[in-house]
Amino acid sequence: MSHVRVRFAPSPTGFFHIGSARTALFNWLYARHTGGTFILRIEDTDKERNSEAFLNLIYDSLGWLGLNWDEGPRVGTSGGGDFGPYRQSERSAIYREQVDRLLAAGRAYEKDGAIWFKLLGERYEVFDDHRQKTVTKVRVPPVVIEDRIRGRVERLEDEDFVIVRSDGSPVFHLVNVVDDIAMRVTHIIRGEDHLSNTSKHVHLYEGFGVKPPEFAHIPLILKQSGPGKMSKRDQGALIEEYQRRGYLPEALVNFLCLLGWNPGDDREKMPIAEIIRLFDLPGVNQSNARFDEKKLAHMNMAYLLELPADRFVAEARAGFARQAETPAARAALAAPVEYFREVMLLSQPKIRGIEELPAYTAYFFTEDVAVDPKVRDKVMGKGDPKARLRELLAALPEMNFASDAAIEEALKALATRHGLGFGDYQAVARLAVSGTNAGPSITGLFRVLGRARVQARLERLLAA
RNA sequence: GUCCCCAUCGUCUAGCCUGGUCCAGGACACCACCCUUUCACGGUGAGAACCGGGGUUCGAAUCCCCGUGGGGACGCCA
Repeated sequence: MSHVRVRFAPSPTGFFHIGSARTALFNWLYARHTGGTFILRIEDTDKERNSEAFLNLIYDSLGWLGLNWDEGPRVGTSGGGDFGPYRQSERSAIYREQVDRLLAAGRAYEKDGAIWFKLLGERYEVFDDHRQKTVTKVRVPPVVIEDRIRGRVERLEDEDFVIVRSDGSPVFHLVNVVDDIAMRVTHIIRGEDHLSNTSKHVHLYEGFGVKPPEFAHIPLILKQSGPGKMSKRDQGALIEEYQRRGYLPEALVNFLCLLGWNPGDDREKMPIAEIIRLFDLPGVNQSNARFDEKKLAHMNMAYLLELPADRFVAEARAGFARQAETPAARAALAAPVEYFREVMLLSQPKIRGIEELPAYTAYFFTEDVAVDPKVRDKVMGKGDPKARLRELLAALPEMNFASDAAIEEALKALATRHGLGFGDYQAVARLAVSGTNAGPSITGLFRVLGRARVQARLERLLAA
């Protein structure tokens, strides 16, 4: 097969959402799988709804997800190319030229100040119930689309349609086809919502005397609950939200791949190189998929667990920085970097997401430890916790804080000396140092907090 | 309303093309138990699906038809 050229063609008219990201991802994967070219084209012909902020969001989100483009607007290390400009707002002259060609060839005409594409065939009038008006139809054979995912699809396109608005601006169908021809796009991979537009596009290709590219219409992502496809307003729909919550882009990408595609076996968590190796159009499903935030969260946790220490600490710090206005985050960021690092690494195997970190680790960075009253009542109401505290305090000066193993040994020795178990000290010590009953191992807690903090907190609880 | 697409556990899906190896496998979620020094992770197990009806066939989750359900499109939006 000749060199594959695919494109992702978003319009900067709204937030960048999960559905767009997956369309971009499938195009990117196909390009990377085939050694082809991934083009980013900005479809900003809707002057009313365009915004520079949304445009930057597209660049940011693609960049964050790691979906670098080979051709397109130049941003960071992505972009460039010989078929630009890649923003449709800068290609007006090209569209005007192509419309003139259609006009000259008799395949377009002017009506009501707009320019219409002319279908070839006998015309007749019919009343359209849905639109409540009489429309002119044309007798044409149905368009046959050999879709790489759907198979053979037939659709009748029997009305002329507008390609240039009366204000002179070109319409989506026109610019889409003109640019795909000009940019030598070989495969159009897009959402199934475009399947019904494809008949218009095929007519346009024929109008230009060009063989249409391959089409591949991917299934849609449905909202988590309730009817309909996912939209920008739905819970969990926005890419920037995951970015802000500290999700790992590789986890989101892995999850997104599995929405409508699978490697053909049971594997789910896969390195991107493996996904690229296995991804192909025939492996894409035909049915729509419902978005599941919980499964995404699980995938994210699995990636978090395996993250190398340096990267985890960096992600954690970024997460705190995003909440820098809260006292807890400010205190953590002000702490010595080595201490911050130790706290984060202690928490890494325990948390489900970066966003949990500030609350999960708050007591490491303040002496004003919040105490969970229910936990306090439960722990303090069982056995003789104050006696245990006194015994801990007595043993503390001699305790070796060098390692978790040393601390564990010391605590076990203490318990044995008093004819008790590890657990008899664990609960009350944890309450004293953290104010709660959940968290990293008590030995890790002692080691990272250090003798002085532990002593102060044990004493405080004893005095309470 | 018209046209187009789709249909396996609650959800994502394997199996379907090339019918028997499927009283349907995995994952998320839920529940139970185990592990354990709390909380997680992990482990084991349970419950949970071939939308309905016709056909074809010795045999259908797999092929065909009709229903039904879901989704999409029907703009001088993209």
